[in-house]
Amino acid sequence: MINQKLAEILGEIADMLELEGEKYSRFEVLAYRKAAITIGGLQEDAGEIYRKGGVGALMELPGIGKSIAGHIEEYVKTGRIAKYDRLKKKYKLDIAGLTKIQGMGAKKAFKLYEKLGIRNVQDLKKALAQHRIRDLEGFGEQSEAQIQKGIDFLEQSGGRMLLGAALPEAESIRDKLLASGLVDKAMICGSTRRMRETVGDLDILLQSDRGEAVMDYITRMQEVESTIAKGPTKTSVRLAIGLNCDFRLVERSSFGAAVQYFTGSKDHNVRLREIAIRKGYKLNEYGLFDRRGRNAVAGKGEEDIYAALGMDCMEPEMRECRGEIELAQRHELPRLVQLGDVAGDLHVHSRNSGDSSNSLEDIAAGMKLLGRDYAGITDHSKSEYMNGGLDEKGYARVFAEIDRANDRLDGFRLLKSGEVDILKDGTLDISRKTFGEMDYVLAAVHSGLRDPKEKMTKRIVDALGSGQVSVLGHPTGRLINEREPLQADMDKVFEAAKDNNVVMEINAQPSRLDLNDENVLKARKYGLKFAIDTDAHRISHFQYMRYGVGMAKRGWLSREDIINTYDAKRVLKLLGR
DNA sequence: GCCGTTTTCGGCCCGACTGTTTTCAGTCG
Repeated sequence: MINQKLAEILGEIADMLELEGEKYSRFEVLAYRKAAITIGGLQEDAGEIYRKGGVGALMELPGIGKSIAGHIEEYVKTGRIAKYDRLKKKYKLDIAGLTKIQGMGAKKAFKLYEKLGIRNVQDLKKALAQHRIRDLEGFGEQSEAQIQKGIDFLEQSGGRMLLGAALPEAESIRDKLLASGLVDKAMICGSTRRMRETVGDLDILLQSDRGEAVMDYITRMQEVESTIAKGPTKTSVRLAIGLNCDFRLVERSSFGAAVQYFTGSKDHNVRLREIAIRKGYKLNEYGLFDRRGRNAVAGKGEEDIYAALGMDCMEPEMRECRGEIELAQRHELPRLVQLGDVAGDLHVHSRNSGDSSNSLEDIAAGMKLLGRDYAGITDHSKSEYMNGGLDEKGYARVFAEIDRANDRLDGFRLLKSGEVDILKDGTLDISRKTFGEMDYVLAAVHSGLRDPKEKMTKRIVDALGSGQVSVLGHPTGRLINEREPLQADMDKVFEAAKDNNVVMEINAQPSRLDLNDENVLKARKYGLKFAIDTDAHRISHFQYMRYGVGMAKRGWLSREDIINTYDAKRVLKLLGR
């Protein structure tokens, strides 16, 4: 996949063109940035698109014209782009690295380069230590401190936090604001509302008649570590948990427009504004206006905005500019699965393996509280000896316990299963006998995660072809911000799953979220079914279901695509038992 | 550099806040 690298290069070209000043129009810079976003967000490899359809196919992509398509062709053929090399020779600085620092754009970076010879973050850190920046024209003591903060932030957090950490924090802040009596409305927007797997910062919209008091209240909140900016309509703070949070105060009449605007994504909004212009409107965070900037056409609710632009309103999780606008224009939006549709959970650990301490009774009680009707008990198989994996006897003991528990339980059913290792040779880590005793098998790779792509692909495809696997657990094995996904040809995996009626898991653990949205979109094209599982090791983990549902929605899945929205009887029938 | 249901030329998304400036450029989302 060359997309990320290409996107980075195109972005860097944009940065360097910006330094060329008068010689290049700012719109050329914009064009390169747009192209970078398009390439970076592509599902298919840009090199593959070129090989299949040539420059013409590349030019079909939004924001890619003759010139940039030519650059891509050049890159695929030679691994270089002459224009990039030429610029890079002229501007010998790591502009991509420097502009990752908050508050540092291309121009500031270049100024530091020109005046102080700063080429990269290392140089910048040295210059900061020697206080050489504060004396530059256009900089001062405060900018020096701000740059230092930006570097610190980048180094400690990598910039983005897990949704599973960010969303609860956002909800707690929102609820405090509502409870303060100072605000009429408080709404979490941004990538948090879109349920992205990681969050760069929080966006919270507020409606209030007491703006000044609200902003004061915010900057004094316990969660707030420091204030970055404070104005009558916008306040930015640094939270103690290591995230920035933007608060916006919005008029009643434009609340809907603001919610739409700040939910994004950015690409989605750019598309919407273009459509608005074509229809003779102007769209901003205050509403939809006619050409002269008068007469709000819509703005109270975000549905009004979409309706006025001739389309249906899609759920936030879809707003990533991946074709949802076109679907909405044709009134063909799918009805996405909802948390309330979930009837059971097919991946739950009991105290019989792993670091779980939950008894079957506790699991059943916890699930019932959330309105679920069944849970698949999936304790580890024996090769997970570190996690107390079960052998033939162990599973027999657990299944007998499940039978006894089911006799006692009313209106809830425990299913017999196991999280069975896919061994290095592609076979499963259970005996024929144990397999016969299970209601279904959830199989997963836990070892040899670094197997080369070909070997890993064959290993998984062989396992799926064994006829024993019902669900493929956390298919890519990734841990967000910690561990790369295993190398496997996902197209081949999805094909094998289709051929063998294997269900794909969407593991809802916040650090996994595996499959991710892109893979879900891909798997969906193969017509596969999915199971959203919490992989719970604690009763509290049952709450993770919402993150899995978020990922499913980001992958455009509807209720019928998710088998654990079915009742237990139908699930078991579908899983082949 | 890209793009076309006003256009193959002449537009291109837009507003808030900061810091350092005394009227605004730079950055961000």
